[in-house]
Amino acid sequence: MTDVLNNYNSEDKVLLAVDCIIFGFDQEDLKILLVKRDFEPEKGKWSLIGGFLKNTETLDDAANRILHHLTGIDKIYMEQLYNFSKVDRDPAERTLSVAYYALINIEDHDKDLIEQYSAKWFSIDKAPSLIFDHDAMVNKAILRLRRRAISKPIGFELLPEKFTMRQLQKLYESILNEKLDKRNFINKVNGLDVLVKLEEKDMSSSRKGSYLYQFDKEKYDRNVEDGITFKI
Amino acid sequence: MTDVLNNYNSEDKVLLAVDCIIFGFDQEDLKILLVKRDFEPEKGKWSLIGGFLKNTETLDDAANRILHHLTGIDKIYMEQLYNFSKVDRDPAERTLSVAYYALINIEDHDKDLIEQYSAKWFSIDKAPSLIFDHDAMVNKAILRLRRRAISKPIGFELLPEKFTMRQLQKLYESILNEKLDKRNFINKVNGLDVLVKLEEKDMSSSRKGSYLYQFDKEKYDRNVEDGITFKI
DNA sequence: TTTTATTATTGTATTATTAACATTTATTTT
DNA sequence: AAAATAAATGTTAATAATACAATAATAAAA
Repeated sequence: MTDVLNNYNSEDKVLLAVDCIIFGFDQEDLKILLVKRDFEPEKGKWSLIGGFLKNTETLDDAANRILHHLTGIDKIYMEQLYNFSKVDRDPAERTLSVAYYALINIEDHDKDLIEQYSAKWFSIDKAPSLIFDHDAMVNKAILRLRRRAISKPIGFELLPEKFTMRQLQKLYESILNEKLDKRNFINKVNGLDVLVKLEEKDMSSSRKGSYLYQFDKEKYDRNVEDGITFKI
Repeated sequence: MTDVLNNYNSEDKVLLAVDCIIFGFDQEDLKILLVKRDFEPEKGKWSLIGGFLKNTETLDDAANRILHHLTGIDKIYMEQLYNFSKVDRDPAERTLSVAYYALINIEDHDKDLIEQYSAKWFSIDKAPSLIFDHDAMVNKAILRLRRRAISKPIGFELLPEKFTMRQLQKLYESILNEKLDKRNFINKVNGLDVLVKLEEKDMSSSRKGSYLYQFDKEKYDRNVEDGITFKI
């Protein structure tokens, strides 16, 4: 009984790392932002960006701090993912890691900062293998992103404010790792009733130009209240 | 930069609690197992069963240990749920909690043990309010269970090995908190092709008696390999 | 200025899935 | 023999998902 219901004295304390899988999208591929580790152990190897939880912070606070430090961006969409707790996962010292994943518009972040950190964007299928259990974290994050993106409008976090239907489709194709039918995709997205079609066109991709759209969060929130679900 | 990429010295360490939401089903209601806390703070109040992570354990190890201590059962279905990390969530000392939820056959556990712990089963809609942030943990666990139970065959963990269709339906009704149509439910379940219908009948609930079924894990695994998905 | 090349835009028919719905059967008790 | 009780069972209608191809707008090239 004393093992389970105990007073707090003499219990072990642990170091708690927060590691972040930062996703971006560059019109073609889903990418993650990795840093070259500049301290031991595993110095010089690629890893997720991370840091340690402070006693004055919640986990979300810590993740926000770490994300801000690397990207310069403030309100980044992020979600707590999973804990990784193998006893020897970090050879230097017993450390648990709380993985977070984050979605940013790849154009928004501070390029100088990521240079400072020797950070680099990698397409998820071309990323190098990472230290410790970070590969498992990335895999888990991809699966989570996949499940979320089809039922919550979080994909827009990865796009600029204005985007074309084709961009949106390419994004979902790269998240879901499958080709989608143009007409069915557009019909489905229009059916969701969360986009506003602008007058403006994007002329960069074709002679004809394609209309730009914007995500309308208020519309989405009203839909949620009315029990209308987002489902791609 | 030193805040994020650092060496390990001088980082804060924390106490890590593991708290378990243990679900059971008594033919009528979805229930959770709660313990009366016998130490300060909040002595005498109802809470989840919990314990502290040891340096020699993974989180899963700790959850298994805690679950075994209270129930006497060994291989309990469980899943890591979420971390709760408000700085003052435990007034005694900074403690993070990793919530796990677990599913057991309510008949299987050791009744003496739960008496020892002053533990008690409560229907989820009649449970007392709990210490700290444990209510939030329970709510999150219910939502997770709901999502999982419709896409993975975990509901069977809550039933005896042999069960009637009506029991299975009642279980899903209490998990999903909605009435389901008898015929549609049975058609759907039969369509999943993961149950074996036994010759035996359960005579306790009607004059006619109703056939008993068993979950066939091998069949389910083969279905998964063939890309056939479980979906209620 | 006409033609060509390129991408954007749009709708329908088919199939599959989900939802709604009521009667008959087996058995025990009266 | 009748009544009571819960179990077992199928069909139709509605909705959602999928498969599929032609036309429109425009700039560049001829």
